[in-house]
Amino acid sequence: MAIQLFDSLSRSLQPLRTPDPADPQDLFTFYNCGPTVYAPAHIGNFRTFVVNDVLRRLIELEFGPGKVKHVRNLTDVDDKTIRRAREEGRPLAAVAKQWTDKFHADCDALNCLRPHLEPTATGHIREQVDMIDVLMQKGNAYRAADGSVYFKVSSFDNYGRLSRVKERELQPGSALAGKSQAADADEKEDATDFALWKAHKPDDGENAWDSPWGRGRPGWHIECSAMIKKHLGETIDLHTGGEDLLFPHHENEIAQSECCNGVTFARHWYHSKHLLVDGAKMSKSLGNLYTLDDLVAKGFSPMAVRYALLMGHPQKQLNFTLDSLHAAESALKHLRSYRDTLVQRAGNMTAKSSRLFDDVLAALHDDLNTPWALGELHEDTRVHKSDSIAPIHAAADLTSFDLVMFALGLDLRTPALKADIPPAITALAEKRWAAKQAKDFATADALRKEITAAGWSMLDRKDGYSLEPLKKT
RNA sequence: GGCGCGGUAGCCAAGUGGUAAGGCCGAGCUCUGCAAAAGCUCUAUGCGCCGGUUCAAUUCCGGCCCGCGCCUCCA
Repeated sequence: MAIQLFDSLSRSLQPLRTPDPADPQDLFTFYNCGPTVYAPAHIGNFRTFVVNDVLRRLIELEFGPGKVKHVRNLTDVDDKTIRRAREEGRPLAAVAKQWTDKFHADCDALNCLRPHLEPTATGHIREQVDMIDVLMQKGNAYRAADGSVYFKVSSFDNYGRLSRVKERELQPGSALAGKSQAADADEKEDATDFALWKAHKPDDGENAWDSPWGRGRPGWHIECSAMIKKHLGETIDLHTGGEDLLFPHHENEIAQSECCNGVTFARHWYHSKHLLVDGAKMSKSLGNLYTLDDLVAKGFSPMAVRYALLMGHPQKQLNFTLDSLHAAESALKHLRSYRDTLVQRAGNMTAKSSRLFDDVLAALHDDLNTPWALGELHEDTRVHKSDSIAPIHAAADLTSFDLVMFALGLDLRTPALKADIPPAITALAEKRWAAKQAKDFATADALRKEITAAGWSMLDRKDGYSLEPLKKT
């Protein structure tokens, strides 16, 4: 079953290229534009990364784990990272390290597989300079008076194909009309040209490298082109990112790479749509910008966040709300309960997949339709749930279930909530359990009220109890 | 102004030219000292509004209203 994926360039559903199984050198090359490491990523960023992670998992299942090479960059030098370092009086590398580590921790919590390679912009200055050099020699770039190098948009006939903008003219009423134009407007031959190399400015501090055009630093777009060429080749199978990267970032990458290499840059372009929170674009001023930590602090599990991010079709804006997080948490509980039942029934038995959940995979193959996949998942668990299922069938269903849960990246083995239980609460719970065993129900009920008032929920079972924190909203 | 997307039950959200998946919430039930958990059942004669095409439209076409995104460094 081929993976069909919307392609931003042709604006149509296209199958992904299948690498030759007989040729060990033929890998599916997959590049995902990564984060700028200057602050914690927010859940909007993570929508893109989680969607890309499902895609990565699906490709692995489809072509085999060894048949895909997944690269995601880290932008560790740009205006924002430099500004942050300057404000904090720290070296750029220290800022980048801090937020790279945080990004990795968040990705791990969200159960995203690590890319096979995470190259950095500062680690590829040489490659970027080399590429700019070729563009200069071919006449696609020019050096301005201040030592910056710009790409000459008019030298590339196909410019604008991806974002469908033939020429970026500043329209009356456009977002730019009122503002002063870019700071480097005077240096550029044309307003649409963009920087390949930025001449050193005092604000850049020590963050500058030597180049044939003087000291400076690379422009934003060139890093991806250079790292892709080095690590994945001149033509890659799949290039992805958030919808905002369509223009100018990816448009510019195409221009640079195709002018430099003379071949098609990417066979397939995939952009996931943005996340809205409570129906609006996230912004600090609206107070609806969440990081993973913000949501964990509210009592939600990272896995519920992942589930919530998969509740909408990646090609459609998703309205993220705290209510959907509650829904996600509950849905996960039911899936966990379903799996526990299968595990119990299966005992030590193992079996080949029953293919019970194949329609979940089918939904994912159809343009990564995650909401449809989740719908099928629940439908299948409901229809086939049975306490009296034969062990051999339970084992087969379990294999099938775990396969699709791998594809979705939903890890049910981690507890829903991990919170430290205060000793005082444990003490109350112990007392109540003792009272209950002694059939002193009046005392037991009073203690339950105390525990609830303290923000905890005590769940009785036949052989004991568990404590869960009440949700905060 | 340019390019694009969407309006489906209280909330989130799939989907189809032939009469509306799924999740959450809610209600009822089973179980249970209590409370939960878990399980079962139920919950849109309706898919923004108005026309058109059609035997048949939520699904196609046109118009309108509303919301949203991008437009030089925001995933």
